[in-house]
Amino acid sequence: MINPILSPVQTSSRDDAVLNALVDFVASEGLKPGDRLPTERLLAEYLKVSRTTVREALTRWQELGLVERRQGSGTYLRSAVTRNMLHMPLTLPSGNDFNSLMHTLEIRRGLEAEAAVLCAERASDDDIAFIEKKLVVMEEAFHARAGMSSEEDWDFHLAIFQTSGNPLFEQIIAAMYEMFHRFWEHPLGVRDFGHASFPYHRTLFNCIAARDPVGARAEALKLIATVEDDLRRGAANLRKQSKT
Amino acid sequence: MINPILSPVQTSSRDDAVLNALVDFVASEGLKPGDRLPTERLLAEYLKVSRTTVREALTRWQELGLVERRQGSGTYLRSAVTRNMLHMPLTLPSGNDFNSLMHTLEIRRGLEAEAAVLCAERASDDDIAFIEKKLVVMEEAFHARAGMSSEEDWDFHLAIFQTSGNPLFEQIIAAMYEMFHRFWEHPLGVRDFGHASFPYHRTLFNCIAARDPVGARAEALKLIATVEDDLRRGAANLRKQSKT
DNA sequence: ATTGGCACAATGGTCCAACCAATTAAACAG
DNA sequence: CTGTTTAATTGGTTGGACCATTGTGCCAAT
Repeated sequence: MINPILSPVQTSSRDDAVLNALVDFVASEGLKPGDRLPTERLLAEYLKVSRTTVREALTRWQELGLVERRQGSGTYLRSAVTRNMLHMPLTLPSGNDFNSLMHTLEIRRGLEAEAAVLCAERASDDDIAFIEKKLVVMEEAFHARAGMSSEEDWDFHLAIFQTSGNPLFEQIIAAMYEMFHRFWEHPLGVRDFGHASFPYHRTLFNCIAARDPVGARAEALKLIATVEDDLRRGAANLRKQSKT
Repeated sequence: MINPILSPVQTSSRDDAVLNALVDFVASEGLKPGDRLPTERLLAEYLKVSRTTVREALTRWQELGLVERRQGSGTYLRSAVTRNMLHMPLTLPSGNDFNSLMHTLEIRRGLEAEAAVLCAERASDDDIAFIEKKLVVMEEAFHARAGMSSEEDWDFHLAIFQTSGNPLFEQIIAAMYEMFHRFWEHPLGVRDFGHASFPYHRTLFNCIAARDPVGARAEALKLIATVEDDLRRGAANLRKQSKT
């Protein structure tokens, strides 16, 4: 490891320069997600680089999900961009098998417990009221549909992450959550998936409301444990089916 | 959400075809991380696409960290690649202020504890021997230089993450680690930064060697706590300096 | 025989100019 | 006003050329 002061990162490649310029442009124009970026040809002309270089830079942003390209239409911003962003490309080999899904839950186990602790430590009265509102919505949806609903469930957890005061929780867990649910909306024929986790949402909230970090961690762990259990049952179902 | 079995991935763009072919090639040749891939010109000729398309595909893999390109030398594999890899690129606004650094430690607190638990549960005798070797190297470096050394320290933790059996731990924590050390090689004049964490490396190892998940979690948490403490002292130093 | 420097080939990086394919919007016929 | 056709726009692809860096092997000086 080298002291960064002694080795100021040389900008080097042209791509980075293009992307930095693009960040500045987005900032100066106040562009938001959904807005259209200048065409590749315009950028090439304006930045005095070839269109190839512009395309290579945009390809990188596209791969990071920062930008979306539609042939014949244009290039559109998909998320906020800033200078000095830290990119963390997570790659899971064969993301749709049992082990990979369990891996995402192991990450969630560690992070959700920690987020619950911080939330319980830092929540203001307003925060708690907000979380409870999300909880009630989730519980109503549960009773209305006689089952867990991803949407409202996620909103509840989201409220906890945001109250933790650390934006990293939301982003990382959201990635895990998406990985998980990309293949498992009704995982492997387990109809009541998530059912078992229901009661722990309120017990978790109670601990947070009581500013009980230790209890909050315990309840969060129980909640994840039920999901892991559902996943195992799903895997067992799958094995049974494949035997038939 | 759609069941992937019902929506077989549409062949879509040429890039994906190139990357799929490349995965097969890597598999058939048995290439491992560090090995060199065919040159762009060869790939273009063999796959019957233009070199531009090959470059675009490789640019995407490079952005995901799967591959490294060295001008004048070649393109080298950096990690195992498989078909159906699941990519989840996160981009975080890179903060170098006190709060952002503390946020990375909060993530590490949750994940390192969890990784330690899984490591203690799953480590084979060979794994433990390997981890101990890394520990000894770190301890020797510590005594030789009279201080923590990032390199050997990281290797020790890395061995634990790898033994956990979940590749996500390494990837996520590595990102946190990089974010942290990008600005804090000798953080804010705290000369003995990391000193306090030293003894907990061995106590953590002892718990792992004894297959004691609960103890491993506790020691991992103590270790991170010392780093957090160092960070707070650094921030205090900074405030003192700015007053002068 | 070893070493140092030099020329040359190989490789990724950039550029250009054209054309293809999808989209969008304008022009047009009904 | 409506539906279709047409043209312009935009990202996607191609081929070829040249630049910048790296690695290698040759050769001369020591």
